[in-house]
Amino acid sequence: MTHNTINYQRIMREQGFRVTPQRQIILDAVCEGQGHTTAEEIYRRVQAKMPAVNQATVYRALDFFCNLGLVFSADVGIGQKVYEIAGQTPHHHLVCQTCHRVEQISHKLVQPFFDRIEQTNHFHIHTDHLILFGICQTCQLKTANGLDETSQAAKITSQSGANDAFARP
Amino acid sequence: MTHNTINYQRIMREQGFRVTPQRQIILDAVCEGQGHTTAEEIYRRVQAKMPAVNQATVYRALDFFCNLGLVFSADVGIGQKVYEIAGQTPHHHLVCQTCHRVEQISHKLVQPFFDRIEQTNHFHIHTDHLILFGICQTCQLKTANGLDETSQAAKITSQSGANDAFARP
DNA sequence: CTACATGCAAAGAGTTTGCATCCGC
DNA sequence: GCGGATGCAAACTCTTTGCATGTAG
Repeated sequence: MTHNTINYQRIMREQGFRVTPQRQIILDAVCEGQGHTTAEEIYRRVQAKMPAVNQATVYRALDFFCNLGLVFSADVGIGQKVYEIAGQTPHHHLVCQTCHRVEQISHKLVQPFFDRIEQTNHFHIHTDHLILFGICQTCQLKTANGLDETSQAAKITSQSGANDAFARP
Repeated sequence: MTHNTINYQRIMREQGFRVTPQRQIILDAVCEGQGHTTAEEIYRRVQAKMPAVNQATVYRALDFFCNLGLVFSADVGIGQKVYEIAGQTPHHHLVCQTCHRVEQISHKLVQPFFDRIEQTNHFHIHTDHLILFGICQTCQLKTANGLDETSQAAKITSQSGANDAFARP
């Protein structure tokens, strides 16, 4: 478990926060996700171990972990935030707009691209996670096998979209 | 107005859909946004011209335009979808996290990167714009001495795919 | 023992849906 | 006039919040 390689308990206690069973189970559940995990999925995993845990507690704990820097959160455009344990080697993601599956891509593939932008624009890109959207191989094949294009487009646009450049808090 | 350069009325009618005053005003409102516009903002613009228009109509029309390919939508991770008129040349942005200025980058710089990912992962990236977060040259120089490393993220977007990078606490 | 955490329920934001009515074509 | 489009309100999903109670340190 990734989070056990760092002393997260010490991090919490040092700042005057408490290490509760709920928080430990929730952090475990975040780690169990290979990549990004939705709050809902985390909640389900948590319930399996401790059914009494409330959803609000999960959300509060996730927010708490994000503030401590133990967890990253992101909005992948599926209508739910996703969470991932922090402190992994740089890696990036490909998100399929059709099936919403997430693939990882190596930082080696990304770095040269950023290097080039930094050279050209003198812009320092800060990248913990880069998320690219598209259609995965499996869904490309499915579509080629005669899925209705219109209804598929509808599905995609109704769940996710392009994006925004300006005014971020 | 971008949407008047294409015959959107014909596109609608040809497929058996109707051109209503509401739809025209809503499409106008999407175009009035320079870049990405939230549904809420679109709704506000629409109301200014035709106060009776319902929010549900706005959502339905936006979804309808997305299905026709006239508009792109995205979830940017700000809790709202954003919309942009389609049919613009691919454009990408670098957004400075410090001064919030936006630079454009050439698609030529981006395409080889996507090509490489498509080759390696067989993942078809569906991107009409890519948005990267970082620090611009000016701000790099300004903060050269006392660096305040708060939240940086890299973010990307696709034709109808959204995204958001993982946020640092 | 004293804040911080939790559980519960209710509220909130943003978006979608069911249904009767309306109106483009 | 027919069937798609709209308005209205209610539902729905995901997330947050207020408050009393519980418990880690």
